[in-house]
Amino acid sequence: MGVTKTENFTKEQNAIASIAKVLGHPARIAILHYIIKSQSCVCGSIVDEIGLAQSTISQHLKEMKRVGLIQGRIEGTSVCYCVNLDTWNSLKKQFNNLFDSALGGIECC
Amino acid sequence: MGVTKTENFTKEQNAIASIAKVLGHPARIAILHYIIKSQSCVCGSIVDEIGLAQSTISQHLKEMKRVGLIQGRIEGTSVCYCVNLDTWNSLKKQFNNLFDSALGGIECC
DNA sequence: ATTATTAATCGTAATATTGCGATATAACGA
DNA sequence: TCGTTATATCGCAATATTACGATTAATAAT
Repeated sequence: MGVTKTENFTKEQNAIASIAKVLGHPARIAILHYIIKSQSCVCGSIVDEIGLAQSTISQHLKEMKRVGLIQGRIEGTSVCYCVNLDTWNSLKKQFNNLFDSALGGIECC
Repeated sequence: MGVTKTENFTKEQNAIASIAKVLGHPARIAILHYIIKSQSCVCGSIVDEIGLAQSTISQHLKEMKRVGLIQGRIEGTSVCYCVNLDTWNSLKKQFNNLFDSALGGIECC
């Protein structure tokens, strides 16, 4: 009834799904694009860049921090966000494992 | 409120997010794993493999068909599902673009 | 000290998702 | 034809997500 049955699936399946879920919102993709593009840490302008309320952006950032996609560091009154390269690389590996597992498969339909 | 503001984002951002969203549920990852593992098209046993009701599995399959991750073909009374390699490859490319865009970036936090 | 700036958190409303049972549909076999 | 099997769809309840405004917290500037 509306609750995902986590216990039915493997740890790996839950892990990749939980990261994919976080990537599954255009605002978060846009935030990532922006953070990556503006390589410096001047990231207080995300709210201006993306047309959403400050509290909404803050929530999205929190989610992405929670799964380790990004990290933040306080700098005076503002906070600098950037991609967490460790998570990022392991993520890339995980997704490619998934993608490559299908190749060589028969497309039978 | 509670409505994703699709119009704030680029077509590309919405596209990758919408696929990631579909991947963002462990049941769907498990279904994909199973379809890939059992390369043949004998895919009617997904319900047995994964501990969810038949109607629930059917919905998940529908979602994955909607975004083109898989395709199904009727075979007598049963339906054969398999990965859509075209979508699959373009997906791999899209994700790798995202992942690679961050590499070479400064981890400044 | 007071005020401004920045970001996080809280409370809440609107909407979406997940999952199930029941029912419908469709093809096969006896 | 009638029953069986396999899948899809409908309707609903429980829960999760998204977004916002208001408030709080913390630092910086005056």
